[in-house]
Amino acid sequence: MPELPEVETVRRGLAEHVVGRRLTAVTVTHPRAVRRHVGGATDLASRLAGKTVTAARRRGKYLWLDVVDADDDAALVVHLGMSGQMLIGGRDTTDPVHLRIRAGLDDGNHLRFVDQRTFGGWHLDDHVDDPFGGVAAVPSSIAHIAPDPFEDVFDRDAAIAAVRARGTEIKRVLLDQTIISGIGNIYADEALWAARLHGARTAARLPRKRVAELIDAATSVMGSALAVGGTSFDALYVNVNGQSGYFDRRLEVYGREGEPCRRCGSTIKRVVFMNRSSHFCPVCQRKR
DNA sequence: CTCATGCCCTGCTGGC
DNA sequence: TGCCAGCAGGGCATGA
Repeated sequence: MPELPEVETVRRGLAEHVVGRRLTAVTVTHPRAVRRHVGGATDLASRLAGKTVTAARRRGKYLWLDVVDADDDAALVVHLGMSGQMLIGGRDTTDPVHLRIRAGLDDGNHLRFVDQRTFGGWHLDDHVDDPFGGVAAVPSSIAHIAPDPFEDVFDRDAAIAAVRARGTEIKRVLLDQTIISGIGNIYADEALWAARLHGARTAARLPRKRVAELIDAATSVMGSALAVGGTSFDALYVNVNGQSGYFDRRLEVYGREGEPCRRCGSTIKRVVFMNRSSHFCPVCQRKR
């Protein structure tokens, strides 16, 4: 559920409420939330305690906080997975049912990682130079993730070429975070509709112009979603204050099976692809 | 190397 | 009423 616009909404909240703060005690309440941290829960908690957050950064769907102290400079990598939330709240507020990690802040608040489906998590990592040429260093574990369309280092021509180098279906390529990052199932369907492309078209056989239109459509739809705080279907995706976004009201195909296409009136179809749903207009988006 | 598939996980919904 | 299948799906391991 959280794709680039939702993750960026959370990042902005962290930039406002967490950057500049020092972390106090850290408690891990579910081991699965730290499964990607090599040293385990105890090591994560002890290394984080006392560190100051100096930046909140993002690439695609990955977030990270630069965390430093006198003798350690690390990245706290956060992935929201399907249902992860980063919530800021007072120390007196009660812990939600699906609390996985809680970090104290030196302003008296708590930063809570809440995640019903436990696909998300936190891990500490070293920085490496950005292999894609960005000014800021990136956590080594996400060095394989390609820049997203909102980054300065995003190279539109290179992205078009990378997409067209793939011999598989275009939707699969859109979801591949090593080609263009940030796009998930919802915005992939929305971008394909906007560009009038069927997701099963072979990427390598698409004209350069069509791929350019598709990438621009993905960028545009994610930008519009970001402007209204992202997409929410239920209470699972929220910003750091627990509030939902409003983009679900503007979705053209995702979740609209059986409803009319707003462009041509045909009935929106849903098919299963890659073990997830694909929504499309069978008239506007033809396979051939 | 590329490409395709299945699994991880919890809570809700709908059918019988 | 109760039970179970299906669904939500990002990322990664694994196999072809």
